[in-house]
Amino acid sequence: MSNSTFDADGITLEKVREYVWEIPQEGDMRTPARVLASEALLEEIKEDKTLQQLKNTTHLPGITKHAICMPDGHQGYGFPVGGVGALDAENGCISPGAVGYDINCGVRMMKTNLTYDDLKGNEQELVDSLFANIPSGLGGGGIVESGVDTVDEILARGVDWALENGYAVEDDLLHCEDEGHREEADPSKISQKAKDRGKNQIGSLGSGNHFLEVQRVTDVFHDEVGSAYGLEEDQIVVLIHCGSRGLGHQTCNDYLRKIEKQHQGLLNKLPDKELAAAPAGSQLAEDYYGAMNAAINFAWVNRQLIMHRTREVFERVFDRSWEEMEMDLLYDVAHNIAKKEVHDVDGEERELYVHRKGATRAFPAGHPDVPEAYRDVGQPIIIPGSMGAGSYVLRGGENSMELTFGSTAHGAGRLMSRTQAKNEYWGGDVQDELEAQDQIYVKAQSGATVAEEAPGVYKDVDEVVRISDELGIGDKVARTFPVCNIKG
DNA sequence: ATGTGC
Repeated sequence: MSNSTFDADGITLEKVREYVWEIPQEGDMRTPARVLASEALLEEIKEDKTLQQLKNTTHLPGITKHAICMPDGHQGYGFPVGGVGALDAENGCISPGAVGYDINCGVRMMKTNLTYDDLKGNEQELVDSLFANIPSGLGGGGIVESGVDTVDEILARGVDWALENGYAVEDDLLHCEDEGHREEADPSKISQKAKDRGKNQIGSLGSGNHFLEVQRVTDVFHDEVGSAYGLEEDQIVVLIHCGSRGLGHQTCNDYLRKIEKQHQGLLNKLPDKELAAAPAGSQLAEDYYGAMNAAINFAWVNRQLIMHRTREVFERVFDRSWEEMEMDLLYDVAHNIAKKEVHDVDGEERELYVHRKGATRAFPAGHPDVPEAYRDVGQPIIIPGSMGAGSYVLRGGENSMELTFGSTAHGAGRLMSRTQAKNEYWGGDVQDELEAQDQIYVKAQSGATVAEEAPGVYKDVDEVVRISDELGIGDKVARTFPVCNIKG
C-alpha cells in the first residue's frame, strides 16, 4: 500500500486528501464514489460489502458528483447505511433501498434543567417508570390507540396533528427538521396493509437499535454554539431514537415490489436488484415520494408522542411540571429519508433527490432551512453512540454543502452482525457490567436485544465524530454519557 | 429495521 492509495480486497481507493478517499469511475459507473474516513475506519468498512454497494450506487441514473459513504458506513439493503446519493429530480430516479426500510428512522434530543446530582439516587425509579410507560418491543401497542382515520391525519400532517391534539407545543415544531411535517405527503399512496400495521404502533419505540436514553452532558467543546443550543456540563438530556415501525417497513416493501414489476428496464441495467429505482417523472416516482413523505410524518409523530409521555413520567418522578423542568426539544433529525433539495453543482442550481440513508442532514449557519433559533450557528446534529459510550451533539459545518450535499454521519455503525453479537455477549451480563462499572441503568424487553446492542458491537463513535469535525461537515459541540436506557 | 425471509 502506498501513501496515496488504499487497497480494499480488489477495490482501490485513491486518497484525494486527508480523510477523503475516491473510487475512480470505471465501466458503467456514472460518477466516482467517495468514502470519508480515517484509515482505521476504512479497515473496518472494507470488511463487508459496503464499498461494492457504494460502487453499485453510482450506476443509478442522475447520480450527481459522486456517491458518498460517511465514516460510520456499513453494508445495507442495496445501498450502504451511511450513504448519501444525490440523484437528479428531473432526469434521475428515486430509490426506496437508498432511503431504507425504516423510513425516517431518526433521533431527537430533549433538554432539561436538571443536573446529574438532581437525578442521582432516582435512576432505578426513573428507568422503571419510563419502561412501564413507553411501549417498546416488537409488535403492537402504542401511546395512542386509533382507527385508520387518525392514521390518515397523522400521515398527512405530521406533528401538526400532535399539536392540535395536545401532544405537542408550538415550540416542538420549530425545533424539528422540516418542522415535523412534509407538505408533499400523500396518505392515499400508503397501502391499507401498512396503515393497519401502523395504527396500533403510534407512539412506540420498537426493537433493535431503537432506544430512549437519559444522559448527562459531560463536555461542551464549543461555548458559543453550546450556549445557542442551551447545553451545559452536568445537564440531564433525553435522547429518543426510533422510526416509522411496521408502517414504514411495509411501505418500503410495497414500493420495491411495484418498481420491480413496472420498471424492469431500469432494473435490468442496475448491478443489484436491491437498488430498484423509479425514474424521475414517472407515476411511481411521484407515488413513492408521496408515500415516503407520509411515512416520514408518521415517524415524527411517533417520536413526538414518546417525548410527550417522557415529560409526563419526569413530572411524576420529580414532582414538578415539565415546563418547570424546561423539557424543551433541542432538535429532531431524520436518518433515513430522501428529499427534493436544490444544490449548487459546478455553479449550476439543480433540483436533486438527496437520499440520506443512515446519514444526517448537516446544514451550516445561514442556510434558510436551519430553524431561526439556530440560523447563526448552524443546524444541530445528534449522533448517538452505543449504550455504553454516549452521544454527540454537532452543528452543521461550513464544508457540508460542498462535500456531502449538506450531510454527515448518523451513529457509530455496527462492527458485527446481530447473530454474531448474540454469540459473543449475554444480555444480563452486559446490563450488570454497565451498572457496576459505569452506573448505567438498562432495562429491555429482551435480553437478546441487549446482547445485539452491546457496546462492543459498535465502532468507536469518537473516531466517527472526529472525522466529521476534521472535515468540517459537522463540528463537535457537546458530548453526553448514558444514565438510564430503555429499549425493546 | 421488521407481525425477525422476499
